[in-house]
Amino acid sequence: MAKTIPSTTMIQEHLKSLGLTKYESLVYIALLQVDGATATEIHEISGVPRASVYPVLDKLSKKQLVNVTTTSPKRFAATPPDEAIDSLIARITQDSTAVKHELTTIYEERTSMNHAERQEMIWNIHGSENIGSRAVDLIRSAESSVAILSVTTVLSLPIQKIISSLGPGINVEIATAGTSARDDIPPNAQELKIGMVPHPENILGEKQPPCIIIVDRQRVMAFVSDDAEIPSALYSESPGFVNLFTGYWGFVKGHVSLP
Amino acid sequence: MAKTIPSTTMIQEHLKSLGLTKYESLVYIALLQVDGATATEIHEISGVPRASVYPVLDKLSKKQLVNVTTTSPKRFAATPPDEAIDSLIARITQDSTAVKHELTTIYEERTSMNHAERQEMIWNIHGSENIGSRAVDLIRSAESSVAILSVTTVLSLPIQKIISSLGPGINVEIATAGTSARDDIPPNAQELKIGMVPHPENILGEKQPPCIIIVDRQRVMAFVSDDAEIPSALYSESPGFVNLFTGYWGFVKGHVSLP
DNA sequence: CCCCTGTTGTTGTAGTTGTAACAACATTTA
DNA sequence: TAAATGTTGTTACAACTACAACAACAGGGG
Repeated sequence: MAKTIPSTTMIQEHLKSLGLTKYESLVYIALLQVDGATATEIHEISGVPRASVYPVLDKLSKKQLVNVTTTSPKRFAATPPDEAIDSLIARITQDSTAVKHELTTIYEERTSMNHAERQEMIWNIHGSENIGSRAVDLIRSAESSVAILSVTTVLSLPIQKIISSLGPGINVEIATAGTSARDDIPPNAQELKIGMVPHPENILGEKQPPCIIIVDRQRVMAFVSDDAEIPSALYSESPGFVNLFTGYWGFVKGHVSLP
Repeated sequence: MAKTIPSTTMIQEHLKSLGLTKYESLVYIALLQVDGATATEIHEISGVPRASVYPVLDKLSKKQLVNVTTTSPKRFAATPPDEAIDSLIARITQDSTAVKHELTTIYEERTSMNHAERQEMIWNIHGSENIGSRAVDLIRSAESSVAILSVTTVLSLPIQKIISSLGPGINVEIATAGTSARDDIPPNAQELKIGMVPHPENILGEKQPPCIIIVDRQRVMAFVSDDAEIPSALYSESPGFVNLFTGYWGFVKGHVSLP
């Protein structure tokens, strides 16, 4: 019965991540369409079994998503979506800041002591989303220098943004193919146009044009694009691993075509 | 085994509202304490069955809460709590703004047509949290006047704040007992000190000192403190209901003790 | 009386939780 | 070298919980 202009199932998915169950979503959506209804009316509109409507309305009422009358039979109305969702998010962010403090307590307690094991490891990151956010975090942590080898890969918008926001004391270099005009190089970065690409696929054994980020000559992130369908990247603070890429970077700089 | 400085179960509750299961919470908390561990080590620290550790780590990895090495055996490390939780919230708020648009589409579609039924209803609101947030919303919606009868009840901080932020064209009056100094009256509100309280408990049949909010002489919210342990309030746009309270308000103003 | 409201209890189902077993590999021991 | 031992990663499956769906029933008003 329910009209599905913006796909009801899609909305349910999103509301689930805000802590609502399928029925809670259906009932709330139904109430948005009718401006006050009794339990049976809600049942008819939403398709939710009538008996299940009552406990669901209870929970929605506690979450401040619906209002109730004292009349008999009771009538229910949805609170406006803006207000309702803000209320949900408020509770979530409230919990999140609380738990953030609790977790950082545990975390800080350890990081104050250990500081040696981790840096010899090579970590890998799956999924383009994760790779993107980790890259941004990595660049943000820069204290002296950022070197990016981005021959043909175009820098994503968040990365351009975080580079632009770096302090003037940080030296940013970006190596590109230099054959075509690029508009993804932030103004505070120095573009190194490499006339001839030194066939990085032979070095890494990869087909895809690689992208490497070296920060402070101490931390490296390299995209390896895992052959499989899911993209993948490596990250390490291991001196040996870092040296490999700083060396490669020096080699690349030797091929800069001066203007 | 796990150290519980800020109560592990409490953290689990909070992480659950961010979309993590019990196991996911336990594994993540365990990883925060050790700076890189193998699956079996994680099993030992967290208490989660070893076989269950692997799928859980998969999910955590997809949510960008842990990093993985390519070594054998695989090693896992937690991403710092700050970063991790921000990442979780980012996804939630992203979903929320999306769903907000979808829902307001449905909502606006109706509110443009119907505009009559709802205002005869008397709604009630349960729980002090809900009452507070609804009161703030109500006051924010004021276009010409706000009248608050708050004889002994002290205005909450959010309410003071929203009153202060009202435009100068809106007339704000607050009736108080006037016997003791009150520091909860915002500067843009006019305080009406009522020398003698006209025994509102007789009118409403309540023991508790009542608090009434009248906005634009069209919308009323009244606290009725439901006898039961859970506080309760009424809200209505019904003319009859509103008249009752505007009349009462006029009666109260007759008792203002002029300075 | 019948119809509707609101409540209770039962059953089915999906996802989480927990146990057990297995192949692959490395290390140790005889 | 061959057997014994231990670890890793995977799979299968039982137990449990929360949600979903339905049937039944007491009260209430026409």
